[in-house]
Amino acid sequence: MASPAVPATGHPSVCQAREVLGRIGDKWSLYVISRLGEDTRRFTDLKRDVAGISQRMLTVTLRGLERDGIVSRTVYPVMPPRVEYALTPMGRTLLDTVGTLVLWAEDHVAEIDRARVAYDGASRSAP
Amino acid sequence: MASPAVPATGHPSVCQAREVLGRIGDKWSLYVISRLGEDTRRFTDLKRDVAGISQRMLTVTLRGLERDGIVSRTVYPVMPPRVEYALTPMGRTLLDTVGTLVLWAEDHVAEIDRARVAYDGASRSAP
DNA sequence: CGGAATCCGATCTGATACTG
DNA sequence: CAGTATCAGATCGGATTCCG
Repeated sequence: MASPAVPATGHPSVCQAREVLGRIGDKWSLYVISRLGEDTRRFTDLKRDVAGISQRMLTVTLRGLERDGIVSRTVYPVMPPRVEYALTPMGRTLLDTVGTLVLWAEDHVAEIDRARVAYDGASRSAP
Repeated sequence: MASPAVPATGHPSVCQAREVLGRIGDKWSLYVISRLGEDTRRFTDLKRDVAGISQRMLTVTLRGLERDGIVSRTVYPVMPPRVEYALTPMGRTLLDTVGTLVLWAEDHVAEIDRARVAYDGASRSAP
């Protein structure tokens, strides 16, 4: 399989803190968690709210978060399909921290931008 | 160039919150920031403290954090070389949140592990 | 609507070797 | 000690197509 929705780690039941950080630290996971908040959202809602995410990455991200027990997925067997996502109790314990991190990123875009320009400028003139 | 230490984004001065989240959400960045804490650390100290990081990834991670103004790098022109890393004032504003996230990951490894086993078991028996 | 499957170029990363 | 350079294998992620 080339791109499984939820890539097997190969060895069940031996995950490390590093793997967990890889999941929740992922930029899309951070956005999805922060956008879910306390509410229940549908796939298309999330796709609209998380600016720039592709359908594929939203699917992959949600599957990963679901597998890790951070997000719950509820399917209503109707046509057209209706699927609702929400944070699990464990996921809700992440909300404050993740929200803070996302806000920090948004608040520091300009400052980081200046730092990058300064760094790139210095390294171009240094040699 | 195949693997530049700090890959140019191509367009200076137009970074997005998503890029910033990509940097600070990176699992190695999270670890490095949390291990730096309030102290000044040397390259080898960090390599020892951040379990499992390769020399290359530590270099790449530190360069990225430096470029973004989150980490400062001080070189002492002696032999053997002595280089010290520390959080900048901006980086220090991240410390609490990042520390919380890393702790969360460490605290929830077991619970996430159980969730993965349950998820994988259910999807194997479902079809 | 909410996906799954596939293709495929871009990116990442570890291993290895070399250096001031 | 603290890197840089290079390469090959692994992974990521967008675009596209198809489906119930």
